[in-house]
Amino acid sequence: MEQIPEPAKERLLFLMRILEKNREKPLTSGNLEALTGWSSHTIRKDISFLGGDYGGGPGGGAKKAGTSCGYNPETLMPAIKAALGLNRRRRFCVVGLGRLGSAYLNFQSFELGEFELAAGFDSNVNRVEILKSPVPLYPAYKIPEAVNRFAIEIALLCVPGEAAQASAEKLAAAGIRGIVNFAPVVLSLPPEVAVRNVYVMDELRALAVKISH
Amino acid sequence: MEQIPEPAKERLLFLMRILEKNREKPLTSGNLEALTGWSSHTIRKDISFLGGDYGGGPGGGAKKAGTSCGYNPETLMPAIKAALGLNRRRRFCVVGLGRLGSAYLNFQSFELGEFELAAGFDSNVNRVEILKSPVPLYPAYKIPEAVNRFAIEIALLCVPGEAAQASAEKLAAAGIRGIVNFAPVVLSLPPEVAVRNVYVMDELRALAVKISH
DNA sequence: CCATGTGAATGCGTTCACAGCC
DNA sequence: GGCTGTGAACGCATTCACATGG
Repeated sequence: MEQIPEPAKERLLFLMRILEKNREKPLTSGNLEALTGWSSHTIRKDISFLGGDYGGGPGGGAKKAGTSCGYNPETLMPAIKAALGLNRRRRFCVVGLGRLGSAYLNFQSFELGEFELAAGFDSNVNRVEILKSPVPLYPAYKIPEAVNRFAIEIALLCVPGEAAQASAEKLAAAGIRGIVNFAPVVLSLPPEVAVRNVYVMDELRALAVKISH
Repeated sequence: MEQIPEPAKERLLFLMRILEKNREKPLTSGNLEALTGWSSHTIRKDISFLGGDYGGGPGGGAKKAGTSCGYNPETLMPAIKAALGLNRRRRFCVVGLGRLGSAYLNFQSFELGEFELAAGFDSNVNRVEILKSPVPLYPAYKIPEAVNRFAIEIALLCVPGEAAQASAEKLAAAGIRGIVNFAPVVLSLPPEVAVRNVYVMDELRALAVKISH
């Protein structure tokens, strides 16, 4: 069940994004190849990892009758979620309410019910009081209490680089399970805290690598 | 020469980040294992891909004398850059000056001389006139002219999702070579334009996958 | 014909193990 | 002893090829 290759998981996350924008209309593996750049072989294999159940297609191996051609988003989407363990709704917060943090405070497309923005934090008490926000804001020293009370599992870490490690440790101590790190530093955290880094600098470099053949 | 595996390239980019923060002091592959979570085997192999030249370590295969133990950042850093084709300085711009875009307009850590922020664009002329910025700002219709005049190669695309595809096409037509896409949509562009997507939603999901075992 | 689905084969990236040098 | 460097072995992900069904 859980022997889905790691790269395949990443691709499935990307497919979810396409399926969201494209409900109703069935998508064939050929369509998806055009949209993603991955071969139709890869896509069919990835989908087959989530247990023969497939989306709702036409023929396939030896299954119940489908309606037409291609994958049915309405069927495939929940199948991916289930296989990846994305059933439960999870709460997250934004830490550091500078330009970047306040941008994500007001970010759309979080309104899908899958994740719930529960709070924002900043060490600058002024900011906390002044900023307009759709969710409650707290000074940073209330992180342990609030993370616990609201059962917040994930944090978007948007503080400046100098403060990132300290903030991350505070979050880890408060029992956070995962951090999306936007600060341009490498965090050292206990292994039970999952980290995903978003390094704009690295994205620029990766592009430079690509475009220099 | 250029048969460095794609995953290895990504790891080397990450190593650059560590080396930048840690000039002078040599780093052993063991140190790097602790910092990155990757095995020392993997790290040594990755570095060996950039042509036997190594950083400046102690022994090694059969090379010139080094100074002490571990990799010398001052030597290793340029070696990685050279192998990855990051020699040339490149100019980039920010498109879409909402909260997110203006955050990146004023982002630090771009000051390393490797990339140069050359301009910002927004379809809202008001914004262009009002915003304070370290670089010149232009209305969106000037993208073709400015991209050409300043020889801008890369764009950070920070416009809302609805506008992203149109803006990306405009950039592509203007001759941009690479786009970092922050909008939560999948872009369809000619293959000569490289794209890297930064989907915060996907990062949240990836973390949710990890923390649900 | 078109499509999906999946075992089997290929190929590639990681891991091992050892050689060389401090 | 420590470390790096690298060919060779391994294992896993991708690709192929074909079976199945509309």
